[in-house]
Amino acid sequence: MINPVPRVRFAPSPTGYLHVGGLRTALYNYLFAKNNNGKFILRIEDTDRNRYVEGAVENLIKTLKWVGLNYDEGPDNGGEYGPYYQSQRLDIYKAHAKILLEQGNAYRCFCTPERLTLLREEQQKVKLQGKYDKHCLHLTHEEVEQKLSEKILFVVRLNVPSEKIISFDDVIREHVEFASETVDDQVLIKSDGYPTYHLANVVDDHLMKITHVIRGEEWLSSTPKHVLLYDYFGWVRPVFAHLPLLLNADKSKLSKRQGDVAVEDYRDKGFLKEALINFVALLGWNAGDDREYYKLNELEKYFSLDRVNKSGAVFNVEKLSWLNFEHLRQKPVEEVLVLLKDELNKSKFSGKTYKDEYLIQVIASMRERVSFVKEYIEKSPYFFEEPDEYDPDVVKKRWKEDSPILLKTLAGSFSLLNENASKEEFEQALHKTAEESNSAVGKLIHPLRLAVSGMGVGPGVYDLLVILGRDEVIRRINTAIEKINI
RNA sequence: GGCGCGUUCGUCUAGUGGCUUAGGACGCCGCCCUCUCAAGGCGGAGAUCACGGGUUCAAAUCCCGUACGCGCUACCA
Repeated sequence: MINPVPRVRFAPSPTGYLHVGGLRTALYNYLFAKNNNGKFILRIEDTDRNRYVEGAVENLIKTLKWVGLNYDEGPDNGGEYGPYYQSQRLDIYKAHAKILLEQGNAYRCFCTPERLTLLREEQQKVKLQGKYDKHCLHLTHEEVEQKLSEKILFVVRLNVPSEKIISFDDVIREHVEFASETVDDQVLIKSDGYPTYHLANVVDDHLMKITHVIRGEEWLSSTPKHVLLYDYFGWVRPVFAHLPLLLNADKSKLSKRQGDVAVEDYRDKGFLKEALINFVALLGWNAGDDREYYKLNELEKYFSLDRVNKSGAVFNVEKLSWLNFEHLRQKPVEEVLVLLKDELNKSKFSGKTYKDEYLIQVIASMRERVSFVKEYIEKSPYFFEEPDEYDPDVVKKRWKEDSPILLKTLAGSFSLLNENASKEEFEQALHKTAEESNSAVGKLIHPLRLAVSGMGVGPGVYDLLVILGRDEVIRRINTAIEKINI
């Protein structure tokens, strides 16, 4: 086999949502495939019946599609190495377990859960490593047949040799070694006939011609078991790459208890898929330069496994937010427009309609002031309804005794402008009013902003005027004069 | 407890023996710009490169030890 097409896989167990750590693993697999003209496969590791969650797979696929990590083969789009659900491959695992059984590289274990618990407790008491004692390995052929005919439940265990060094190479960790004494006789087939991850993953990876196993570091400790299986079957081992973990602020493995871990949570909070991808890509990888802003297609170009870090990375939402800001700023207006309309439909303004042309102006004026689409509404509600209150602090600071009369004059001079007066025309009118009333422009600008928006912050005041339009501006000025009392 | 992996500013990281008085980014602080807020520009605080030994003319970079952290230790993945 010379230069086979690289084939990698993302193999999540369907727990109900896509974990951000899973997203990172999926992304690195995807990027590796793209970068090497390889194939990216999605395989569902649903061999634990106790953990079955209704709709989990559908949700997982939906989320993966949302972020744009399209796979070449998978449960819903087929491929020549299916099925891609492990629960549909039970016969394959059984057949392979049988081979191991015949070789003597696996054996049936009839021990009861009670005995195993007892064993573990005893080992713990003497501070010994918790490990199966190979009790059932020494059963005679007759004893096994006897128990089989009695229909006693059994599992199939991996027969780990003694006094061997099990070693393998890892792209990220380099050479790793384990003494076989420290490796447990792992259960390969459970008593319900389902395989464990260890067997299923090795069999499938081989059958699906996976060339590179890129997965989280939590699997490093069980890799010797997998390596043993490859060797027992006489199969070529894939290249292993164990990714550093994503961490909570306290450096423990990223978990639900300490904040959001589901990609869906971040999506619902308004994070863009572009930002999420960019952020997660940088958690454990960089191109060796100072670049931090990437689009997915650029990551595809630059990503390489050998630039992946060894140590875990804390998931820092503040930096994610900054990237969200950056990506939102780069997004074409038409796309932001669609997102903004969605957001409006979810807001209290859902009953109202706004012209695209109007919303585009709003977007342009607020671009540099928002990190999230919903902030267009939160930070500048005055574009969607007239202010119903005026920020008291700003009133205190900017609304002077002469403000009503000045604004009245200003409204008068605005009324002489065109209905679609330009920024310059508004500016000229304001300056002229200031001059004629012998007042500084600031004495007009600040109360004007307050009157028109109810706030003290926002886009340039003339932008505000143009977007709202002459008539609306005049109306708001009059309302403010009535409502603001000092 | 055992085994494995890791350890550079608060966080993400650059660094692969001399270019390093350890660089960038987020966040924080200040100044400039300015009608406000942002954006932008400039600057600042912030890392005795976990610690201790070696190797070397020279170490964040190589080796050994220690400490600490994390992961695994299920008929879960």
